Amino acid sequence: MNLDEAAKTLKELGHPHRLTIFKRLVRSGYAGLPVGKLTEELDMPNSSMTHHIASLVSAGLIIQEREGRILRCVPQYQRLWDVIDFLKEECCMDEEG
Amino acid sequence: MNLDEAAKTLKELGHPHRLTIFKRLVRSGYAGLPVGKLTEELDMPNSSMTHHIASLVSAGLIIQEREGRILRCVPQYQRLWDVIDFLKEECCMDEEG
DNA sequence: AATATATTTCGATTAATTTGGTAATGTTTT
DNA sequence: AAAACATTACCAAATTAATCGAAATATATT
Repeated sequence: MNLDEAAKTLKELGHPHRLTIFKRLVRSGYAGLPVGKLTEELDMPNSSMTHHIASLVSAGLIIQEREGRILRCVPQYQRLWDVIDFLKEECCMDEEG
Repeated sequence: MNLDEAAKTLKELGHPHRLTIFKRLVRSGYAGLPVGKLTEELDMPNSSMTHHIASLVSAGLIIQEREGRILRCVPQYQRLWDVIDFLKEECCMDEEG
């Protein structure tokens, strides 16, 4: 993961509504949750929800899978682990070198 | 760390210039680096640098320590570990429960 | 094909952020 | 106290993001 990708990913996480959505999905596990379920649980207008979901998708943090009339949002854990690794890598490398 | 604090912290990291600054400091180790050194190394106008540094300070990601005429920026690793823990906690808790 | 349900797109408004020049402030050294 | 250095505050312009109602689209069921 390069710096711009990491910044983009962190930026999308850095909004209370989107972080709430993402955390809910992280908790949900590998199956994720339907948009409708998120809208209902998190009590958010659906057009706002859609925008935030689109942002999370654009950052690679979630994907969406259609299942009949339902669209399930599935968290992309690997993307999260990658951005965390990006933040930690090179830590203190300049110290006493 | 609560959700709003985490969102704030992630938001400030979610900008290419600020992430560059923070990563440079993370690499530098516990002593950090003077603002002047950052400005020079990262080739950024000092008023822009100041804004970004202030943002990182406001998120608790760095602190500044005066040393004569130099102000050193010191990364707050604990804040970083805390936000990482926040992102990981509750992972998959809803699965098969 | 009509209906019901689920989700997105459009569009407009409001609000916040980024940027960097210039001026001001604070600190150390002489 | 003056000079040199380091950093911040103030300001304005340009860009970008957040919000959500209303209209449109997609899918499933009958």
